[in-house]
Amino acid sequence: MNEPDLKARLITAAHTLIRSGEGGALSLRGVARKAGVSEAAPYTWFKGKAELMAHVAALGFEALNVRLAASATDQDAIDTLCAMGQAYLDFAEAEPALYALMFSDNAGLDRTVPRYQSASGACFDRLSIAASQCAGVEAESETGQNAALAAWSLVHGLAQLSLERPEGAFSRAESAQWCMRALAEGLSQV
Amino acid sequence: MNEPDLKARLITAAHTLIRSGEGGALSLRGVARKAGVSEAAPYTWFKGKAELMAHVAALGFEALNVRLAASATDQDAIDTLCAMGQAYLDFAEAEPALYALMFSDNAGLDRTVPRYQSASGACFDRLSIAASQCAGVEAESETGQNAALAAWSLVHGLAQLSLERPEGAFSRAESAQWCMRALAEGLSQV
DNA sequence: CCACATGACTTAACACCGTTAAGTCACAGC
DNA sequence: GCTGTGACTTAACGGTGTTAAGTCATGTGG
Repeated sequence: MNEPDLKARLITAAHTLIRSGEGGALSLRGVARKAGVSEAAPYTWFKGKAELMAHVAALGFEALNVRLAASATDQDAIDTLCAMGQAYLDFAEAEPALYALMFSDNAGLDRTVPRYQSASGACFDRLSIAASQCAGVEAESETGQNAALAAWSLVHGLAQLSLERPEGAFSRAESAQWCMRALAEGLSQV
Repeated sequence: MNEPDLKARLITAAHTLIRSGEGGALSLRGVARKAGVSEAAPYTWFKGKAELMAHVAALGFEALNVRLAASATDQDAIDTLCAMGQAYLDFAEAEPALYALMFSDNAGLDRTVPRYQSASGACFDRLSIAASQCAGVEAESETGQNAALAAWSLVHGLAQLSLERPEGAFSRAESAQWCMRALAEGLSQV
């Protein structure tokens, strides 16, 4: 069973497993079973579970990046930032388990994997640009970095809270839009 | 070993274990060992691990509530909200493992435990009041709820990001203050 | 052409984990 | 005094991540 590249096959197996949801955290053994190899086979290609997870998380960031890119139209800067935030929240709602993995607490994810770093960095840069334009500064400036941090934090916090309270303690779409607009207006008046 | 109340002893054992950090997630068996009872003893007092964890998380929210209360001085509404956010971030930095448990993804925490609900609700209410005063509205109004959501999300996102990137990709204190001020100004001009 | 080394993968095991069933045992109530 | 209840222990089940040892094909040097 030395087909095309077990490493890639394991990553996609883990990806499809986590996207199919079904609750519980995915296990390395389960991924190996799904890929049709023995339990120890993944250790040929990954240092451990954390490294595989980082690759899956990178896949998630790459998908998120696509959504963010698609949401950026040539509107007003504030509208653009709001649309981007909405795309972010849509992604978190569409793939809750994958999103949770992408931002899972320090254990369980090897953040030193290059693919993870570049994929997550690309997403942050995209938000950074939109937030900086709201504040009317360069993305590289200190104000731009702070604006990016604020936008990222707000949208990440909204996603986290909406996932934790799934029954919708707040009506997600409108409230989230309201929050992002409030921040965007605040940024545009610094 | 039927000392004073094994239930309370298990909760405090788990609390001290998680506060002592040492990385890995705490195990029910470890808590039982720390409390000096057998591995199955906790099941006399809790439905399972998730219920114990909810009690520990409640302990965390109660501590957070104390910090938030201490930070609320009779300053300007914007300054008050910023001070509260800072207190929130200080807590997350002081007890990262406990904070991570309090907001751990849906698995592993039984959020229906009354003590958890009341403790976390008290914290949210406190932030809600401060945020509403920034926006100049009643806390019960829809705008007040949205303002509270925005403030909570921003500060929660900041905490999450600062825990994920411990080496400090951003200088926490000043950047966080900048972000909260931007939002507070935005809220005060809705 | 064949011995051999390498590396991918399997098998088996270790030490954990959460949870449950069965058993023990002190103590309250009749 | 007997009985029953409830707190706790012991032992087990199935699961996990990880590692050591073994197998086996493949490609390479002699």
